[in-house]
Amino acid sequence: MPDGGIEEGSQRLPIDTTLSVIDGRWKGTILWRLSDGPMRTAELRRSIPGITERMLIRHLHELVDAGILVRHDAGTVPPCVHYSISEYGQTLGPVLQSLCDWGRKHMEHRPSQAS
Amino acid sequence: MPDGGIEEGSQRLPIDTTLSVIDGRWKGTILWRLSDGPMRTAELRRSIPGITERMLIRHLHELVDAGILVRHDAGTVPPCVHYSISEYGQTLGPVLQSLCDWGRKHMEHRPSQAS
DNA sequence: CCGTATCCTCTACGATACTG
DNA sequence: CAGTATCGTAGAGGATACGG
Repeated sequence: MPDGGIEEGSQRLPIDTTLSVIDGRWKGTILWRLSDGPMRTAELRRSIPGITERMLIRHLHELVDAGILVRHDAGTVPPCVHYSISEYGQTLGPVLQSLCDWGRKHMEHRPSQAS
Repeated sequence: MPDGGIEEGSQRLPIDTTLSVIDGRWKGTILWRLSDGPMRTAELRRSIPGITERMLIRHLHELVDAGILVRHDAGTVPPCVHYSISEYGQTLGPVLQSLCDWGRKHMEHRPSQAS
């Protein structure tokens, strides 16, 4: 077994911890878009077809709470809010890249399940 | 942006494809347990505290449908069924390892969110 | 950002068929 | 009766969509 297991019978594996952070209908997409650089809320929404504003905001806040994203509020009127990946969130980069690489191979391997 | 993006406005990113495969309350744990080697159904259930037989079977079959696992049925009575990671499923190994590594760091970094 | 409606995931409980 | 693998169904609860 690859290293990383913990004692027998434990309740929560490290792998589940990570999944709980990036879990959510749109979190993968959000993180991917932001890996380009900071984006404004409306800009993000337009770049993710199908997402509702409600879900975008909710997921954004959850990722901020997890320490992955940072919210920059210019405090101006009209409001100008940017979200960017935090320094800590950068450590997720290799994980996301790994997920993406496998996903592309999977789409080629089983086009029917590209979902 | 790290490579792997597809055209603007696309519906499904590679990263979401991967997440859709390993998504599910217990799939991470199941894959992790099986990375040790083949296991019987009841053996798996005992190794995952809290899972119900129903969910185990359901997730197991979903992973088989995705091509990640293989089901070996001895065809005997009483039934003896083993599940193992398919050759194709092995390609997920590095991804799972990456998820696990980050999860361990995250649990140290933010114990309150170890979930 | 909220209230409401809907959908879907997971859980709980039970049932099946057969053997030791 | 206990154990093995699987399925059916119903219900609670959470996730998501829609409209204001």
